[in-house]
Formats: sequence, structure tokens, C-alpha cells
Amino acid sequence: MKHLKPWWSDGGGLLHLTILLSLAGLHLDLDVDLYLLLPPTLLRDDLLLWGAQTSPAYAPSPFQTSGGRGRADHLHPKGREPDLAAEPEGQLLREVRTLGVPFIPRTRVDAWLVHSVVAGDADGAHGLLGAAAASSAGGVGASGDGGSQTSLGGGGDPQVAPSSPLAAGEEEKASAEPAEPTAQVPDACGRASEENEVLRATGHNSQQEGNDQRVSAQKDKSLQQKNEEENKLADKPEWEAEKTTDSRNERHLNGTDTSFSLEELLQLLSSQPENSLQGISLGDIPPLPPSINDGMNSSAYYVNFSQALSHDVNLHEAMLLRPDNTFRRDSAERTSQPQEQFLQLNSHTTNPEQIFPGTNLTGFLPPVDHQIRNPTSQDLYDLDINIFDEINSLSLTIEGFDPMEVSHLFEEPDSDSGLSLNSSHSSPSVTKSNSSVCEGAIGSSSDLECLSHHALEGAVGGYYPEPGKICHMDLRGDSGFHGDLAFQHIFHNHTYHLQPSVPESTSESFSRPGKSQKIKSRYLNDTDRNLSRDERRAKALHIPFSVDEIVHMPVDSFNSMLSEYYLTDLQVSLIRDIRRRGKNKVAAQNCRKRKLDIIVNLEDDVCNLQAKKETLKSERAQCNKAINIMKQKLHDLYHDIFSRLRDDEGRPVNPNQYALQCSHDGSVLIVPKELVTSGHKKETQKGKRKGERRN
DNA sequence: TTGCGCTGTCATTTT
DNA sequence: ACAAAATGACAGCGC
Repeated sequence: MKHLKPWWSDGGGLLHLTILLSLAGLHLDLDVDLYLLLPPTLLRDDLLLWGAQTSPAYAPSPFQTSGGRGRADHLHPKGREPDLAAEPEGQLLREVRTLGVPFIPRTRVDAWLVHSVVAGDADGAHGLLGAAAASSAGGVGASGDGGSQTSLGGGGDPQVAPSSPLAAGEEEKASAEPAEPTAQVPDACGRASEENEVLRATGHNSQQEGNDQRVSAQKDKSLQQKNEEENKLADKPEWEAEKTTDSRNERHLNGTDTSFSLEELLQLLSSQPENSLQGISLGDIPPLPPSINDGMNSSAYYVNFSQALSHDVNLHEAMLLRPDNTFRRDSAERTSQPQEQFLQLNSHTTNPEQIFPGTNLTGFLPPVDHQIRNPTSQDLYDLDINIFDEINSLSLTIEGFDPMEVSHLFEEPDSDSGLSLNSSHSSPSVTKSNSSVCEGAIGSSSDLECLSHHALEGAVGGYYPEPGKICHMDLRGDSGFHGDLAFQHIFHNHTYHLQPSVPESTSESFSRPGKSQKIKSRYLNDTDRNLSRDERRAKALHIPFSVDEIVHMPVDSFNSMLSEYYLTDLQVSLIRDIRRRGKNKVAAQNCRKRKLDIIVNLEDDVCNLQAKKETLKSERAQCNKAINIMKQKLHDLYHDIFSRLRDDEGRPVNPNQYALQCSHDGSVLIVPKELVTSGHKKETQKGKRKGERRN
């Protein structure tokens, strides 16, 4: 025990480490802390474990030989380099095994943390030591049974177990050990005892360093027993340990251990800075009350760490552990005395209302500490992905807290509702002037918004939720009337369900879920989500008619309805506006449809006319062609006739000087062209004269 | 980021 | 004169 301090345990680091690791099942983000707390050998071994598959500089485990250190010693954050060469390995191993923790590489620890969270120690990772065994199939953990002294003393540590027949048997035992704890100690008490075992061991170590006085003498006895059994194991030949280490490393090289998936899982969990809750837990957690430090010998650093621990775990584990319920069970079982105390202390700060000041997340977010302390059978099951999605959404709003966005959240998405919110249009008559007041103020948000506000203050019940409370209302549950009003004025859309024949999907198509409307749709229940704005308003004002009825009923029925039923002015105004808007909406749709029809008809007419034009063109071409043929025939006939004509002297008639002219009686005369041209002129002049006379 | 189309709504005109 | 329908114009939204 005296050799611990030169390694890596400055001050109370070992104690803190062990405390943290004893709580490891509830923590997922230990990287930094473990870097600070774990010895360099573990970091080196970590590289061996995780980098062996790709790194050619793979070096044997530092535990193979007394001086065999990996290449990553210098990577230790604090630069502390343990003098392992000078350290008797047996003693080293003994001490390490006594601790039960330090041989676990950092990522192994993290992997186990995740694994224990995910698998709930189902495969034997019950305790901190068993985690290593589970993650590496008998790998780096000092024990495979969750840190039970039995496996330690029995040489069950696969890491240092020799490969001799004895070692082989022990290795098999180590391989089989993951199932042992379940068989031996299948219940919560077993795990609790294992946790206590680790905690006792760590407490003892802390006492050795004089940094922690709260560990009881009973724990010292238990630890001494561990040491005795451990010494037996550590006295084994060095080559046995080497071989075991090699076998362990081979497993990593072969990828047969479960560390990869766990690492991936860890990376998946730890590499999500966008996880708002994680960020909140680390950054926005208020200081713990002084009482938290009581009885745990921890500084503010550890208190904060525990806070981060509790916050991170609850959110992630709730997402991860749903399938097999193991962690919840584990969480409950692991909350044995020391840990429970620790977590209960944390519970003071894990109240969501503290994380989100001024908010009421109880509707969404189950109390975090409650899950740790009293994880009932429904706590984590109920935290499905959807809920966490909403939590993240909500936390994003809070974490990012863009005042503008938040203000927009409470504004009309399509109007400047700032005026309408405080405008008091008490005039009961909903006339255009009244509407214009509101509408002019809020743009597309009509007077009905004002009416809704009136309804909030008057007819509806006079409750008008404060904006700061609106977004935190549990609107997913029984969507109360107030919630409807709150969101109908926050997230109103311009949707109607006016035409009964129109399917719901069509009406939904009117609803264009924008940025804010998507948020709205998240918080409105399924019923309200399908309602249009006027429908929600009608519902808010308890109007006993559906929007369809209001819009489509005949005028007489509508008037009689207004007269027969006792309706407030607000209701009447809303009904009239609903009818007006509904009618106008349908009219606009018809108008547009008509306009489209007209356009389509015009387009059809254009097509028809173009086709007709082409037809006429073709006909014209054919006519021209026929005319040309006729002309050609006439020309041929003309020359044929003149070729046969002879004058009085028997000479052929020149067709250039004479022309054929048909008389009215059908006779054909040979007329000189001069006479023909003069006769044509006379005829044309006569025609013109006749035309002038007619005009 | 911009442009386009769709839709709801309002104001106005037409029937 | 009134109501209903039709229509132009505008804004929001999604693509």
C-alpha cells in the first residue's frame, strides 16, 4: 500500500478515483478525470489496448515485465512516470489488484462504464474489476467477478494468470467468470456487495495515504484479506503473467473482446457535444450546497464531478438501457449505502428545475435524482427516445437560449403579435373596424387572435398563461384548454378543415409546419395537431358547432343558429369570422381553380387555333399548288392554240401580239393585246365608277 | 439566398 | 341595401 503514492495517487486522488469508479456505473464522461487519476501505466496500457490493432509500435503490456513500458508513458497528462522498473512487479500487481481498479485502462473503464450501463452487468461486469474482465474477455481487470475477492485470490485474474495448466484453467475460469456473479449473486445484494467491496478497497487505500479517515476498520480487514489472497497470485512466475498478457493482447488484436463495441458506444455517447443536457450538466449546474460534501471527504471538484456524473448518466442511460432494463435494475441495486449517499447528495442538484431555472420540466423530464435513487420500473422505460428528443429540444431552447428565438417562440409566426397580445378589443361587435384594428396590428393574425385573448381573459376562463410558462406546459398530456389557447396564439397557422369531402391529409397539407409550427406540433397533442386555427379557436371558446357546420350551413340556418343559441359576443364574432374566412377560403380556392381552368381553356384554345392555322396553311399550299398547275395547263393550251392559228395570209399568229378572249356568248376571239389592255382599263374604270357610285 | 408556387387571408368589387 | 360570391393583393411557407 505504501507504493501507491509514488505512482499516481497524489493527495486523495486514489480515493476519489475509486469513489468515482465505484460509481462508474453512473458515469459516462470520465476521460479527463481518469487521465488525471489513473497511473501512467494504465494510460500506456490503454494505448496498447486500443491502439494495438493499428499501431505498428505496439508494445507489450507494462505488466509483462517489470520494466516493460509502452511507448505512451510520456503521454500521461501530468507527466508522472512511475518507476516500474524499480518496482517489484509482484508488489505492483498486488497493490493494483488490491485496488482492483488501476489496471483497468482508461478506455476500458469507460467501456465498462458504458457496458455496465448498457448490459447491466449481465455478462459479469458487476463491479469495477469485473468490468475489465467483461470488456476484455478476461482482460485487464483484476477480477472477472466484479471485484470479488474470491476471484482475486483464486488467481482468476486473466491478466496475470499464467498460461500454465493452472493458468489455463484459471483463464477459463476468468472467461467463465462473467456468468458467475449472476449465478452466485444474482440479486441486487450481490452487486451491492461488489460495489462495497470496491469501495472498501479504495477506502482502505485512502487510509494508507492518510487522505481519507472515513473508511472503517472493517473495510481494512476486508482489504487485508484481499491482499493476502492477492499476494498468492502475484507470486506466480513472471512468464505466466507475460503469457497471460499476451493472450489478452491477442484478444484485442483479434478483436474478440467486446471493447470495440463498447468503445464505439462510449464514443457515441461522449462525442456528442450537441447533447444539450450534457452541456447543461457540466456548465450550468449550480453549486452544490455545503451539505453535499459532508461525509464524503470530497472537494468541490468532486462535487462537481458527481454532478456531472449524475446528469450525464441519467439522460444517457435512460436512452441506452431501455431494452433490457438492466441498468435500471443495476441503478437501483447499486445504490447501496455509500453510493446511495453519494447520489442522494447529488440529488440536490439534479432537480431539473435547478438546471432550468424557472421551468417546470416535470411533465417532460422525470427527476434525475429520482431515477438514480429510486429507479422504479417505469422511470427509464418511460424515457423513450421521443421524450428525450423533446427534452433535447427543450433544453436546446434553454441552453442555447437565444432570446430572439425564445421571443419568436411566443410570437405569432406570421405576424407581429406583440400588439395583439396586449390589445384589449372589448368591443363585442366583430365588425370590420374591429377586425381591422387587430388585423392591422398583427397582420395576418386576425381579430380572432384578439378574441382568443379575450377568451383567455373572459369567456374562456380568464387564464392567460405567462409566456415564460407557456413553453413549459405539459401540452402533450391532457391538452387542457389553457394550453390550447397558449399555443393557438403562439403557433397559429392558417389551416382549415372546411370541406368534409376533403381528406384529412389534404387539410394537413394546408398546414405548413414551419420552424415554429414544428415546435408547435411537438407540443400539441394529436388531436390539436390536426386542428386548424379556427377549430382551435372554436374549441377554445367552446363554440358548440364545428367549423364545417359554421361554414357550410345555409344562411337561414346560420342566422337561426346565432339567434337560437345563447352565444356571447365573442362567440358570435368568432363564428361569423370563421364563416367569412371559410367561405372566402372556398371562394378563393374556386376562384383560383376557375382562373386555372380559364388559363387551361385559353391554352387549349391557343393550341386549337394553332392547329387550325397549320391546317389552313396546308390547304393554302395545296390551293396554290393547284393554281399553279392550272396556270401551267392554261399556258400550254394557249401556246397550243396559237401554234395552230393562221392569219389570212397563212402565217402563224404571234402570241405576243394577240391574245385569246372569251366573249359572253362563249365564242373565242383573237384580239390584239393592245385592245385587250385598253378594254381591261375601261372595265376597271367602270368597276371603279360602279364602286364609287355604290359608296 | 433567391425565385416560384401554393395557400390562407383580407379588402374590395361584382353579382 | 344587403349578403354572398368573386377577385386582386399580400404574406407566409415549402421546395
